Amino acid sequence: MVSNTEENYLKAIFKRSEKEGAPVSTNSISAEMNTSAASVSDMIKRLAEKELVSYEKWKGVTLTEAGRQIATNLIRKHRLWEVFLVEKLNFSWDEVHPIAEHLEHIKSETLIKRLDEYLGFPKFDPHGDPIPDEHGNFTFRKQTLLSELPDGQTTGVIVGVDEYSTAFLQYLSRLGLSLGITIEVLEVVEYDGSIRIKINNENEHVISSKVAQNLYIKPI
Amino acid sequence: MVSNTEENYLKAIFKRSEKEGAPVSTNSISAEMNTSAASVSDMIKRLAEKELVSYEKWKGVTLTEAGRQIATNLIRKHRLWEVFLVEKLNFSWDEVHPIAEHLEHIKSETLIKRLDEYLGFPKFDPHGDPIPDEHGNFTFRKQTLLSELPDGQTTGVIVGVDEYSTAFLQYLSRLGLSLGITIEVLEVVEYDGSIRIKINNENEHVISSKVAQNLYIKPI
DNA sequence: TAATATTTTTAGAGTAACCTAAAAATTATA
DNA sequence: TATAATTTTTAGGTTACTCTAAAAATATTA
Repeated sequence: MVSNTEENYLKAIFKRSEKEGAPVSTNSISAEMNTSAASVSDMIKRLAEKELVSYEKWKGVTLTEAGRQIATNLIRKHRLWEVFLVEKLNFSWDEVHPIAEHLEHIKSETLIKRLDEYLGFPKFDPHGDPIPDEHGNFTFRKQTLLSELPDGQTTGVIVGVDEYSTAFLQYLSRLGLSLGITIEVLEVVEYDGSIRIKINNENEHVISSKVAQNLYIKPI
Repeated sequence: MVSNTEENYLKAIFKRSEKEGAPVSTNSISAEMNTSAASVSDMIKRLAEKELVSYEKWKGVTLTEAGRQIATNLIRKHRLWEVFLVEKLNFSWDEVHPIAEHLEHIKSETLIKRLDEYLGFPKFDPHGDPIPDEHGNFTFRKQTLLSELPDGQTTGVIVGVDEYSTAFLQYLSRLGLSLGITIEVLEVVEYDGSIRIKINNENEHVISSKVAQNLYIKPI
């Protein structure tokens, strides 16, 4: 049996592995989980006992295949529930993350299979993130952070975000920014990295570099 | 904040109060919860601290209004999720109880409001149990246990069950017994209380007194 | 490379939820 | 009503998870 807490740690390790590569440091996990480094050390030992991670003292942590399976399955469930909440219960994309955070821990393989079917086997969640299949395979898609758009490239379509707080997502909505919207970069301000953009060839806006660092676009 | 465990205790106390009347004994709760009497004593103190139950040593436990509110809301959520699982995800009535046991603890008022709306404000769950409203009011319905059918009465329609195990519900299905089915009592065997019945004016069956003690019917 | 800073682990402790065994109170029975 | 049986509570202990503070190891910088 794997507890909800253990599942959350595995998910955190998976996320950090994707971002920073394995092995993942204790501090990185404690940042992701909002717990002390001491708690992480503790938990890592328990996960290593259960062979969900491999771990050498002072050298960080790597998910085993079993650990990765649990993590990706959790992400799968999280994202399927988010689709359900938006598509069926009319939630908006800025409300669903915290609820899915709980729903993802419901343990029933049949439930998630039926839910997937009921939703028509969606491949992306309401934030544009790919939904992994039962084996933990993700659909990948060309995407760049708006803040890292290569020289010469000025136009792209919003395909995802890298932050899920209500505040951030509501702010995007207020600007008229959502999945599928076209952005053209008119100017990058040297001083603070803020960016002047044209939205859907219509309105102009200035967004901060912090916003640009959390917006994924597909260049066109 | 009320933990999942505390919620489960409140639900257990509510159920036993309905059956046996308040105050509920420690042993009764421990039977309902499958925990030791010592654990119950422990928990009761914590619930009393939080003013979710009122409690005098040696004298049993009564839910406060706040405690009752949590318990009935939990039952509301449980039953709404059961409807969802059966109506939308094509589960059968014998599969949904354990899954709903987890789903009922998801804490979001909005979620349950939207779910209720999405399901068309159902008044009964797949086992025939009434779904309380947000204030904890139940729709009541005339019903008798088949084992307690009054003299003279011989015919009724199945409106509910008093056990939710997969084994019991599957057995009922196999006999052709489900909500809405008409039962006519042909004979009650004195010796062991078993009952010979006619189902929908067609097939005859003999069912044990134990089955009859867990079947609610509305006499017609 | 030696001193300093940072990271990670260990030590020790707290809380929620559980347990068994023993003591205390209540209820049933002779 | 005194004794026995049952119920309930208390005492003391375990596990999962959390923490802070201190020690140990690693990484950085002068």
